[in-house]
Amino acid sequence: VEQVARELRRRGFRLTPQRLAIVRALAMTDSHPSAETLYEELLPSFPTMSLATVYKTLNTLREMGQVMQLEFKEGSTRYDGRHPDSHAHLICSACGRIQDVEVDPFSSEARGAIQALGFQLARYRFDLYGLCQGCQQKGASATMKAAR
Amino acid sequence: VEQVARELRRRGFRLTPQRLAIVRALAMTDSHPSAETLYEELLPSFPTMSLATVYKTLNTLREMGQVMQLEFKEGSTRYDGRHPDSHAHLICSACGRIQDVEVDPFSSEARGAIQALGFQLARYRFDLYGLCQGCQQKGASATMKAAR
DNA sequence: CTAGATGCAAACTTTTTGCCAGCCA
DNA sequence: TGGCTGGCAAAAAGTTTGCATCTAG
Repeated sequence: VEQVARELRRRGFRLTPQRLAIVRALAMTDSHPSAETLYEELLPSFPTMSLATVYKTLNTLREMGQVMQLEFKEGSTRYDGRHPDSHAHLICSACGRIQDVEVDPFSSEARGAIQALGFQLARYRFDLYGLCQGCQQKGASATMKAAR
Repeated sequence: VEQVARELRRRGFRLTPQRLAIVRALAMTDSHPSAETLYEELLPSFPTMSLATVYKTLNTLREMGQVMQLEFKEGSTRYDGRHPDSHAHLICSACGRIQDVEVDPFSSEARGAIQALGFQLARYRFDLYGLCQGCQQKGASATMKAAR
């Protein structure tokens, strides 16, 4: 949070209460919230907060490289304020949870293929869809119940 | 095209001229078109074609697993009718071109990490952003011109 | 024939923009 | 004080839906 605040100042942006609240909220969660979710979360403490402000702030932070933006078609765009660099995501198709994968995902074949095509890689987005451990168990018991 | 047509019939869908045209257009291009692009492409040959029909057909094909849908926030959703299975994409940030990468992108570490978390992988989306070979060259000459 | 598809327009969702008042530096 | 910001409402962009008409099978 400190670091983002400093960076905002350094770039000539004002450190308003709203911006600070959004930065804090992003830093406190692992849950990759959407703009709407953030807005609802902040509304109790900032009754005058508007969705437009959330969007504007998120866009500012993204341009600063402080958050990573993840677009989905199901539901809306989600934001990751803790890992602004490229990394892989595990996305549960049942509960919508997004977990981060910390290891380098690239196979050496893939790196080779990219290089062979002369492509200059800047960043990537790697989303893995499937079932998280919890939903597999829930699904299994649901199936069993249905079978009776 | 044949195969998709058969599959449509088998599932009890009608093989309308509009559907056929969309399937053909998708099969003929490597360029991952958007719904809008497809619509404009087909309009000359099907003056009555409507955007809604394109969307409906694309959704049908997606549900059949015959096209892969790629959502982006810049511009719109794009469709891949030639490689309906998961694979990596090289996306040029300058010209917007999307190339397919055919090799398996996963590192063994990544597979290990996913397994360790108990995640059951169904499909993935791997988008690599950067500059394609052509745009790197254009960029280089543009820079040189600017330097003079 | 007739269930299912098309085409039009209107609805919907998500995100962005214009504008003025207000506040931070 | 003076320009950046926040908040509101309205616009924009992309996609979906309702419904009357039409058509493939």
